[in-house]
Amino acid sequence: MNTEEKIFNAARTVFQKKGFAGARMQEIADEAGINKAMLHYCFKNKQLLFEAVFMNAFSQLAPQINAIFNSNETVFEKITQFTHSYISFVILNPFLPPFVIQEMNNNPEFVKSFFKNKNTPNPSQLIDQIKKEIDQGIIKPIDPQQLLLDIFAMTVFPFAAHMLVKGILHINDIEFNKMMEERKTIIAEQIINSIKK
Amino acid sequence: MNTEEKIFNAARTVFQKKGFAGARMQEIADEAGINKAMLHYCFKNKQLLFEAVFMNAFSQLAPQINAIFNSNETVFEKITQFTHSYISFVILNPFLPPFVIQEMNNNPEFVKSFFKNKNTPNPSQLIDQIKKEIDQGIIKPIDPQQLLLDIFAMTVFPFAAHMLVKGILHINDIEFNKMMEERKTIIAEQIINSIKK
DNA sequence: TTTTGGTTTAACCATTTGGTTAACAAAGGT
DNA sequence: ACCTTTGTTAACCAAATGGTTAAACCAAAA
Repeated sequence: MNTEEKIFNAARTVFQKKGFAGARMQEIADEAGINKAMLHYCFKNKQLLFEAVFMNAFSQLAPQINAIFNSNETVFEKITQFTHSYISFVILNPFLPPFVIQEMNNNPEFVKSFFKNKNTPNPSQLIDQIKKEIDQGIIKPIDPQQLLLDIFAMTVFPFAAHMLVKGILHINDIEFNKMMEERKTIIAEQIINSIKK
Repeated sequence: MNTEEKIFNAARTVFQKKGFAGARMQEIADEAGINKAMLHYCFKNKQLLFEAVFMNAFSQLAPQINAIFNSNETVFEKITQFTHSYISFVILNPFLPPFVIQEMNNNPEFVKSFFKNKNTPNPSQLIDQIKKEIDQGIIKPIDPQQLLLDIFAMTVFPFAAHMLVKGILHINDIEFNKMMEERKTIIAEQIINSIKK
């Protein structure tokens, strides 16, 4: 692993744990086991290092999501695939959703340019498909955007609000992970059940 | 409005916008229109000022939630009441959910002591009620905790991930708020529909 | 072997930041 | 009037923080 990779991985760890404002360049350097000056040698400054990490985090999710959204499957099948593969992925990267959500809320300007320029999840094709299946009488008449929001909410929220959920439900990490494993199949059934005619 | 209130309101504004790490004491003082030394005179230090704001934010939500969770209504009625009144409240306080979730994720130790000592949302009674209604054949057999999580997710997520949602669905603030208004009634129907026998 | 180019580091710097101090003013009680 | 308490401020301070620099290091080219 070369120095740039070491820095990047360290930065990802620290940024995801502390957020942009809470992260310290020195801490990233220590985590990477290199001199702080190397951070600036490789990534110019904190903002650019952060953006590199953020873009990477987001770009891990986007293609995976779009691949499912834009496939040739039915809506029901897409819901099943999305929930299952998203949760599987996020169980392995639990810091990703809170990180992305937090930083998007904290940097509205950055977000705007981000969604204009970058490869982001795009559900427009899936929305059209939902409308079509509603017309065909497969799905109950609902607002496709609300359905999309429901799917994201059921899938992402437990990870985004990790600590809150554990606190309110009085469960520990092990129980939490068990719940998430079950959620892989439960959610899709639940959603499909509520919209199929 | 006395000085302490001025400081508190300013602190709430700044903390909710920037988070604990991103907030600056000077900025809070400016927002309050008073000298920075007054912050320390009234609230000792940043951590305590933050905790005052956080506790207050949380304590606005908790009683409202518990009142619904622990009433004598049916589960279906509670779901309807909760989603409606929570969304109504949060439309008026849109910074609350991201703030609470973010800071809980960033301060795990603080959260632990927090949930031990303070008046927090407690769904244990509602969970028992759900089990009972499952036994009575009113509700399909499901894990009550998962149902709870679903309700929170559908309700809280759009606000917690405000910016992300707007970005992915390509909607502006006005459309977002319209969606949330509709959600007040949609969600409960959706959830009830998926669990009623 | 020497040179050269990128790589890495210790030391340093300017600014920011949370927090303190000491003086001052206003109010209240005696 | 006089003292005490409370509220308020400008000036200050030490530590932390993002960023810079100049020198050292080192492998490969000449």
